[in-house]
Amino acid sequence: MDISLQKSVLGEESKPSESNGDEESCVEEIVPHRFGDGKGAQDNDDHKNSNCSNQGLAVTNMERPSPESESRSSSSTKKEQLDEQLGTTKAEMDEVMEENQRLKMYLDRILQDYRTLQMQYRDVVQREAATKSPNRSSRDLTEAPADHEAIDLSLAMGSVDRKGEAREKPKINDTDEMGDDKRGLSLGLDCKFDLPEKSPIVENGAEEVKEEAGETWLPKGVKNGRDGGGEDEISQQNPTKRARVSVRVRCDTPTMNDGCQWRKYGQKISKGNPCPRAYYRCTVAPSCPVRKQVQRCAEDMSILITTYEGTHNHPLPISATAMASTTSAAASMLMSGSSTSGTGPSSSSSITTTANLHGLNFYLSDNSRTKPAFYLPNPSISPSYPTITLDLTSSSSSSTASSHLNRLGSGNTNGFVPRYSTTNLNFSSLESNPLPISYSNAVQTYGQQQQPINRNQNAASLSFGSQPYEALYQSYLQKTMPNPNPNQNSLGPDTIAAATKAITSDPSFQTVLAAALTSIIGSSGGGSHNAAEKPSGGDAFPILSSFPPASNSNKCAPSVMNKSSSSTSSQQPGLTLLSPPFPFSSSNKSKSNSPADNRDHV
DNA sequence: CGCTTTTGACCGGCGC
DNA sequence: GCGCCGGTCAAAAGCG
Repeated sequence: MDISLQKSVLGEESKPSESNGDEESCVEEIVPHRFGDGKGAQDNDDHKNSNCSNQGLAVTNMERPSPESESRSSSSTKKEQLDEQLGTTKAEMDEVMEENQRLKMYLDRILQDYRTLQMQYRDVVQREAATKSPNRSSRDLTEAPADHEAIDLSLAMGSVDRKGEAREKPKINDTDEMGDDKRGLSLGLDCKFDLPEKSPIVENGAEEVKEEAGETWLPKGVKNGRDGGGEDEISQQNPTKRARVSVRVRCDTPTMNDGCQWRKYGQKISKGNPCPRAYYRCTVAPSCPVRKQVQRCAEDMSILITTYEGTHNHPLPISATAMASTTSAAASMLMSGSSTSGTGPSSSSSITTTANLHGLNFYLSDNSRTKPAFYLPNPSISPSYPTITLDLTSSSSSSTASSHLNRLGSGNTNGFVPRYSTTNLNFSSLESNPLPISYSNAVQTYGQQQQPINRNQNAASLSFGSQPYEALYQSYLQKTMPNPNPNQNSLGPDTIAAATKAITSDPSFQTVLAAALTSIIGSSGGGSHNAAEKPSGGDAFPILSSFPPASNSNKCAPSVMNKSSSSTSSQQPGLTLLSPPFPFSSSNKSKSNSPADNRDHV
């Protein structure tokens, strides 16, 4: 989201303005694609916007008849034909130029909106920073966009240096320290946003940051059992509560390529699912605490369920940042949502939110208060953790999701009652509103009205779809004042308006939204490296199927992960967003294609 | 040879 | 207390 960095990424040659830089880059990409005949290389050499004239010259030269061979009788006729062809070609070129201009205009508009949003956002951040007291309460942290910005702009920037630093400090919710020290970290699943009322979950979220800033991550059992003494602080804090983010992807390949390097350390047949569950740990950094579990959905083997847990304590590969940010935001939202629910599955309300962003269905269903309506796409995965689900399956597979919901609505078939809330974020593309395949489509989708899709029969429905996300952002601006937001705890179970307010005022939701936006936008921007890694499941990500296949074609890569929203991206300017068909070569040389992933057997 | 995967064993939590 | 289950460990095997 950091435009200055994007600029640096874009600006191989100095542009008069950022805007121009972005535009040039994009237009440059557009034209070769449009002509699509290999002229791109030539066009790219030195004529950014002179492709049409190049084309014209080429045609003219090609069609020019040889002086010796032409007969006088036919020369006039041929000349006429040539003129005609020339005229036609010129007309075509005019059209192309027109279209390019139109695209440029669209881009301008997007850019303008983007900058406006960014400026407003920074205003809020600065205002918040100014009003931040030295002893910030957890409440403040909850609403502090600065922290969110840290997430958005500093995707998983390394915290390795802080290793061991936090471990010696008191572990109980030291939010001040987090606010100061952890900024810029944590694009994983930790939730450093504190909550209005410090719930155990939140405290654990804070604790998790400390844990991971500390030496090495220890599993709950190991931590409590084997590590023995000196860990009183941890044991006091309900250490088993750890946010998880589950991602459902329609994918025929063993694993989903999320850009990270994973090493398999175990595999188990779990109850209720004939497919074994594979356990992976992140190997980007030796001490990285992040784990993931991969398992096929029992009901639909084509659906791959990947559950992430923990926070990366190292810089992520570019291709992994989008996923990290998305999961992080989702986890934070989950944590936040859990806090507002108070005591979990005892009350009786639920909230379902849908928003259609760039054609993606952003589905938030906070069922934490609805006893039977937990969305547990993979029920065999332990419900001991608060879990959030990002459903990236397409609408074509929505029957699966629906079946889950229906099943959930009809009762828990597995006989367990989750102890923590489970939240579903559905990024599915809608049939009626597919992912933007072309730039123009994306523009058309931009700010488009959507239809709320409420797939949860038990849930009240809220739609953010009818608002452009500027409106959401405005609501966020309105509420990000220093004064506490009383709605978070006064959310009436029946009052949609109250729920709307609560959700729109939930900074974590905003974070999720931001992450989703950046991810979606970015993915549209042509992370072709990941997009192309998904040979199948194109129905789930129609946008991806328009990409040419790449070498590593045995991985699934959901669209939200295609492109990093990280400002550290050195290759994917944020404003290539909404330009899906643009060819985009990736220089990601990380071992995201590592044998570890390639040989995954779930 | 080094790294990764496999797989049985082990451990802790939880329910009965 | 016992057994089930999820999660992890670690030795052995596999692979490049």
